[in-house]
Formats: sequence, structure tokens, C-alpha cells
Amino acid sequence: MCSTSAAPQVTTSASIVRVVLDVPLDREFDYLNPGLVIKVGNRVVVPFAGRQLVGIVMALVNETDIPLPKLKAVLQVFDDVPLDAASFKLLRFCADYYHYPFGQTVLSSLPLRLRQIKPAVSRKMWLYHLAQAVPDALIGKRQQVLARLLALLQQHAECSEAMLAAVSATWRKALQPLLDGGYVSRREVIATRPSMPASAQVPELNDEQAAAVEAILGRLHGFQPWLLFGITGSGKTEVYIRLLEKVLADPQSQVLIMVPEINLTPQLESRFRSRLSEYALVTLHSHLSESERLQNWQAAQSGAARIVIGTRLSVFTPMPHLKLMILDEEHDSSYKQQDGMRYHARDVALVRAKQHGVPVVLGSATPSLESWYNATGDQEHAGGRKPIYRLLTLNKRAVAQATLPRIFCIDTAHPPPEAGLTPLLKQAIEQRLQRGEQSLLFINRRGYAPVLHCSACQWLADCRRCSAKAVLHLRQRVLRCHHCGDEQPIPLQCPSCGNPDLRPVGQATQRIEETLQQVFPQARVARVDRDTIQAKDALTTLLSEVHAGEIDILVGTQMLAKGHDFANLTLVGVLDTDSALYSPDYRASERLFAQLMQVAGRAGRGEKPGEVLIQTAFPQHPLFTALREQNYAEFAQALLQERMAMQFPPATYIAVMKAEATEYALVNQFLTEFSLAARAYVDQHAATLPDQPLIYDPVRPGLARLNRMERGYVMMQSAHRNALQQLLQVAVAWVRAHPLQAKIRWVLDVDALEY
DNA sequence: AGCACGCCGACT
DNA sequence: GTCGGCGTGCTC
Repeated sequence: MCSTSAAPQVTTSASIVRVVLDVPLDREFDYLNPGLVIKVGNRVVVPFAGRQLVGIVMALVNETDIPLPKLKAVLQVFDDVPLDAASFKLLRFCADYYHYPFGQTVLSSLPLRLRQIKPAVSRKMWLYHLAQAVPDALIGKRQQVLARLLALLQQHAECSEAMLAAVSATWRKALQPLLDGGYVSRREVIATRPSMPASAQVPELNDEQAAAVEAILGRLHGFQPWLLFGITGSGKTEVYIRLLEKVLADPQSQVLIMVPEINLTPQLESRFRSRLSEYALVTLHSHLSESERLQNWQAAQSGAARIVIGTRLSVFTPMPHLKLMILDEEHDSSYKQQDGMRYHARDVALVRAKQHGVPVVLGSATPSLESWYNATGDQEHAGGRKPIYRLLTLNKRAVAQATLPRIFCIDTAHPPPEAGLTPLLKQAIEQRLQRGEQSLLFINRRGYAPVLHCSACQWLADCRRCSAKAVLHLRQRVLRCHHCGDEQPIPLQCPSCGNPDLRPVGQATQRIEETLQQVFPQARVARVDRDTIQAKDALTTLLSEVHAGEIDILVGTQMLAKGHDFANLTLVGVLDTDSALYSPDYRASERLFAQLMQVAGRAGRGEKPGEVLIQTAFPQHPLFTALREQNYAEFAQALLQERMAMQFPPATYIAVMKAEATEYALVNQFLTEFSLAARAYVDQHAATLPDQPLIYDPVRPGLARLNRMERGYVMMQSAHRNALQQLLQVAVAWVRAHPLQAKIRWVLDVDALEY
């Protein structure tokens, strides 16, 4: 059949299979079908450069440009079709927008089990029921097993596999004819973990919450982004629950809820489980085992799971009946993927909602400036941008008695703090101890002290692999780099001048914990940071101790900032955040404000009023003025004006070409050539581009060396997304063809948050 | 990204 | 004499 004649290469039937693979080559690969039954969307195993890979069939074709002798045959086909058309559309958009190879985009959206060659055995659970009366004639006299199965099905509305298996080990085989004949049907069930005892306590909505619910429910059909701007404790979760109750009442519906880090917000999951216990709920996050992940993913993909709660990756989970998306804590930077395809789950969610024609709710007490801009538009300039999102505001705390915490700054300039603590803060802690209330001290630095210093020659301990200081960890007796994890022994004397008097300088969690124990010997002090919370449920254990009142003072990093409700916690102390006030990173103050609002929200969640004391040398800083008034809107407006003036996002769109190598000279050469080529493109196409993107010279990031790699980047910026995208397409093609690209590591970060 | 093919140093 | 170092080049 196949001729050996020259081009054009044509075969007589659709015997060529076009496949995408998890390789950094942005194209499809053709294989011969050796006579297997293959459908578009199937997973196949194919030979590729001396190994075997799993690919996804994109098309079945008759012709190929590849010389026939080069074509290899598909080795194996799995009969599942994991991704639907809507998923491919979303993945295609992302591959284009983030300039990432389509094959890698597609494959990385699948659970690991579906990317592996061994067949993915899914452990689905089914419930069986009688669909219609079975004529007696169908049951043979000797079919005792079948008769007993039937009796069981008549007794019960639904039978689990375990019930049927109790009849006979051969139940599957016996039942099959009735399933085939349509007399018995089955439905998939999701193995739900025992939910919390259904707390029948349904809180009443206050007027703001009710208005928000009503507004969103009034526009359930069609694409509509909402920004739910609600202060901490204003009851955003209750709003979500009410929305879900309404949306899920339609049996043909699914809801996707995204959270920053699910293991840090177990309370959200359990509230959904107990309040919406009649709906199958699955979670998708990094703490699942691979088989759980596969099972949950498949439950979402089949439509059996009605509620999916997941981290950023879940934005790609196929959901055939998706009707609503919710993205909680939308400002959280963990929605941005920091390796591989550097997508932002919030932005992808918006695109997905638009493609599906469904609403998307972004919730936050401190929205990202991007979302704030989209929800409020450009208020400063006449004829400026109109809002794209609808803004809903929750200004009141949901628990009526709970009042907002009072926020004060303690000036560290006048009476300098002793071992990190000002007298005023110590007094406040003392008061709480006397009243039997709890305090939380927030310091965003783990370890004992951030630097080790030689008093004689001013030497400071550096990381050996990074351009960063090594952090002193006294308990483990090491100097550790928080960027690369490298550890080195603590020197007994200064390596530079031999002076044995090396001193820890500055404060970190371990040291504050030690100080507190000295100052308040009777207090029960606990520390929460990545070093103490290594065991899987250490955090849960500790939190329950806090709830039980077994802890008086908590010291911790931002781990403590998120979503925990401590009714008896009435004091939050914030130590040493000044470095973020004058950081060169223009996003630092936005992040600091969000972080401080979040920790402040930990105080006074119950009926007792809370107090927040912030130690700072700059109490007059506008950030603190806005924080004291808890006026995010005003602060955001001021920041936004600044960004407009500086032409930083969200006033403009940016993309960053990042490169690293062991020699900076290589990085510099590559990036210099890159910026020249990019500028040449922009100059040549000035007439046709909607805007001339700005291309900066190569510069080094704040952390110039990381893990022995010298780093650099080129920033590209434009007020027009399309202009930037057109440039990026050419720029990436240029890089892929460049001889240096194999010698260095490069990545394009579209809408980069950090560089 | 991997893996193979390919030419130069210290080892059973 | 080989085992293996990782340089460059390709993958249907």
C-alpha cells in the first residue's frame, strides 16, 4: 500500500497520528498508526529520541512533511480522553500568551499518573440501582447469583460495590448483562472524607453580604468578573457558600474554588464540607498522593465532583459543567507559577471564565493593584479606563460584636528596642498575660539572627553559593542560606581576621522566642515557622493547642498571617518590617500592606477587641497612616497613581527575559544581543505595532547570584498588550535559534511579579 | 529536556 | 588497551 515513491508523502488512509509531547520543542510530531484504534485526544506511547514518551493525539491525518522512513510507529494507546475541547482551547491560549511550548503546556496540566507509561488505574466508586423492572425471562433458573443480586437491588435504592460483592465474587460478570441491557444503572460517587459534624449553624447574612450574594446571583449566566473586596472577618466565605448553594441546585453544574495554599487554610475546606455536605467535593493540591490526585482530578473531569477546591494548578482541571469560579485571596502571589510555564492562575481563571461564559469571583481584603484597577478603572484621568470588573464591598465584620482591631505604631527611634522588643510592646504582652489573653508576634524572618558579624573587621557571613547573607540558626548550630538551602558550620573565629568575637546581629523568630522566654518566664511561648512546622500535622497540633488556651504567646512568620481564627487573641505585635518600606521593588509596599492587614486581622476575631502594635522607625510613613485607618481603598488609589506616573504595572504590561549561567559574561552577552535584537524589531515595525514597547538594558537582579548561577534580565514594557505579545513572539523565536541559548538557562516571564 | 554519538585522560 | 568525561546535535 505504502509506496516508496518520492514526495509528496501520501498514505492511503488516516494512518498518521499527530502527537504533542512533553518536550521543549514547540511543534507536533507525526507517527504511523500500526493498526491501533486511536482517537483524537487519546494518550499514546511513542518512541522519541531513544526513549518512550506519553503524548496526546492532536489529529489523525493522511499526509506529512516528514520523509516516511523517518516516521516511527505508535507503540501503545490508552483509551481515555483526558482533556475536552474547552481545555485545549484554554491550554492553547496559555501556551501562546506565556510563550511556552504547547506540548509541555498540555502535558503539565495532567496528573502525573496520566503522563506515565504504565496504565493509570482509576479507582472509581460506583453505586448501582435498578433503572427499570427486569423481565423474569432474563433470569435463568440456574443464575442464582444474578437472582440474589437482583433481590438486593430491589431492597435498596442504591447498592455499593461492597454490598454486591458480598453476594458473590463473580458479581461483576453476573450483573454485566443487566447493565448492558439498561436494566441496571450506576453512578459514580466520590469517596468523601467524613465531613465535620454538620454544624447546622447557618449564620445570618448582614446587609452587605446579602447585597453581594444577590448581585452575583443576578448575573449567573454569561461572563462576569467580580471583585469581592471584604475586610478580614467580613464573611467572604459565607458569601461563597450561599453562591454555591444556589448554583449547585442545578444538577448540571460544577464550581471551581481556588485558594493560595490549601494546607494553610484547612478551615475553609472543612466549612465547605460541612455546609455543603450533600455535594461531592474534591480537593487538588500538592499534599495529595498521586493516586488521590488522579482520582480527584478524574472526578472533576467526569463531572461527578460538584465542588473542586484547589491551588493554582487546578485552574486547568477539565470540568464539563463548570458554572462558577471563585478565587479566594486573589492578591496572593502564590497564584503565580514560578517555574515551567509562568502563568498566573488569576489571569488564567479570567480567560477560562470568559471562554466558558461564566462568572468569576475574586475575593480579597487587600486586592492586587491589577484587580483594583480593573474594578475601579482610572479615576484620576478624564476619559481614562472604565472598570472591567464589578466591585462588591464588605466593610463590616460578620460577627456583629467583633470590632476592627485598633492599630498603633511604636516609634523605635526614641527608646530603641531592647533585644527587638520596645517597652510598650512588652507592657502590652504583660497585660495580656495578666488578663489570660493571647498575643501574637509577627516577624517575617526565620532563624536566630539574620547576620553573623565580626566586631573587629566588620566581616559578615555570606552564603557560599548565593550573593546573600547566611542566616544564623543557633538550635541546629549552622549558618543557612534561605535562598539555596546551603548549610555551613558556624565559624569559631572570624575567617577574615581571626577575631573570636563573632556576634549575631538583628532579630529572627528563634531569638525573639528566646527573649520572650527570658522576659516572661511564666508564659507558654510557641514558635511557628518553616523550621518548627516540618512534620505534616505539626501546624494543626499547634493551632489546636492555641485554641485550647495552652499557649500564651505565639511567635511566627507569615505562616501565621493566614485565615486562622483565635477568639482569645487580642494582641498582634509586628517587629521589623521597615526594610520593605524603602525597597527598590515597587511591589514591596503593596505586599507589606496586604501582609500587615492580614496579620492585623488575627486580632480581635471573637468578642474581645483586638490591638495591633507595629514597631517602626517611620511611624509617619503613609503606608501606616492608611493602615491605621484600615483604608485600603485610599492606599490603593495612591499606589495606583504612583504606578501610573512611573509607568509600572498595571499601567503597563511587562515581560522579563531572565537568563543565568555560571559565568556572568555569557549571560551579559546573551542578554545584550537579545535587547539589541528586540529593539531592532521594534524599530523596524514601528509603523505597524500598536505601540513601541520599551526594551531596557540588561541588569542584574537583587539576588545577583543564586545557587552558583549568575543571573541577569532584560525588561520589556508596553502599554499595549498586543504590541508586547507581537514582540515576544519574535523574541522567543530569536532566542530559540540563538547558539548561546544552549549554554545558558533562559526563561521568559510574562507579567513577572519578581525579578 | 534527554539521550546518543563522538573524540581525549587515568584505570581494571 | 578500554571506561567514561561531558561537548554538540537531534528528536517524528
